[in-house]
Amino acid sequence: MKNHSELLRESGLKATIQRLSILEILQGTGHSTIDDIYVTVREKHASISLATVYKNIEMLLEKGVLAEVPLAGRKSKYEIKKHDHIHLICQVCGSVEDETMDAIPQEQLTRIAQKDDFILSQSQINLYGICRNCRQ
Amino acid sequence: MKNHSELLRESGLKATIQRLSILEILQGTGHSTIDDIYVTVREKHASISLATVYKNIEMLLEKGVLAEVPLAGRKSKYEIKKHDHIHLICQVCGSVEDETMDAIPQEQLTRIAQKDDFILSQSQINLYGICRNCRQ
DNA sequence: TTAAATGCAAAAAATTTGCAGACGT
DNA sequence: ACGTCTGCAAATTTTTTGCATTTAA
Repeated sequence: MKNHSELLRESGLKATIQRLSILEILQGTGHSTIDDIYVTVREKHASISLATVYKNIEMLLEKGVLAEVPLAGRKSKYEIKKHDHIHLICQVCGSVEDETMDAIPQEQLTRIAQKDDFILSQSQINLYGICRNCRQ
Repeated sequence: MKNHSELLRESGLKATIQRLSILEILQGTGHSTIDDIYVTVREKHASISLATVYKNIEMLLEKGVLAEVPLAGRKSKYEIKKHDHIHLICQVCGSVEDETMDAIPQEQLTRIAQKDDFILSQSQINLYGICRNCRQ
C-alpha cells in the first residue's frame, strides 16, 4: 500500500497537511461526503477552510486520485480510487459498503457497451437496499 | 403504455398541466436534469415556476413515478421509472442511453448483496465512457 | 526562491420554504 | 366546495471565486 505523500507527488500535487488529512479520512471511512470530510478534518486542523476541501476534492478527482460516488437522494460521497467494485448503499442510513466485482467480469460490461458503439472507460454498480445494521 | 393522467391519479396526485408536461418531456428525452425540464416546459407553459419543477420532481420520486439517475461530475438526471436497466453515460456530452440488463440476471446481484446481509431493492448500473456521436 | 496551496470573505448558484390565490376532482 | 397545487419572493444551503498570505519542495 502506497503512502499518501507519494501518491500526491506522483499526481503532481504538493503533499499538504490538508490533503493528507483528507486522504487519511477517506482511507478510514471508505466513503465520505464533503461535509463529513470537512467536519472530521476540523477536529485535527481547526483552521481548514471548507473552500479548501472543495478545491482539493475537485483537484484529486481530476488527477484520478479520488472517485466520486454519486448517490440517489443524497450528496455524493468520495473514495480513494481503486479497481472497480460494487457499492451496497443503504437507503436508511446512507452507508456505503464495497463488494468485489468477481461475479461480473469486465468483458461482460464491455460487450454491453459495444452494442451501442460505446467506448467503456469506467463502471459503477450501485445496489440500493437495507444494510445489516438498519434492518436490526 | 399507460397514459400520464392515469399514472398520476393512481399515485394519488392531481393531473396538473405542469406534471403532465414534465412526464411528456421525460418520455421524450428519456433522461433530463431539473434545468432541462424547466427550460423545456417553459416553451409551452411560460408561467411555470422553477420551484414547481423542484416540488414535483420530489413528489414524483417519492411516489415512485420517477427515478433519479445520479451522475458523477454532473447534475442528476431523472427518468420515468421502469424495470431495471443499464445506463451508458457519455463523459463528453453527458447523454444517457439505456441498455437491457439481460446479460446480468437479477439473482446474480441479489447473491452479491447477500454476502453482506444486504436486502437488495434496486440496482443501478452506470457505464461511463464515450458515446458514438462524441468519438466522431 | 517560487509556484502552488490555503483561508477568508464575498459572490454566485442551487434548492427549499411559506403563503395567497388558482385549479383539479 | 375542498383540499391540493402553483407561482412568487424570500430564505437557506451549497458551491465557486478572487486575492493576500503561507507553505512545500
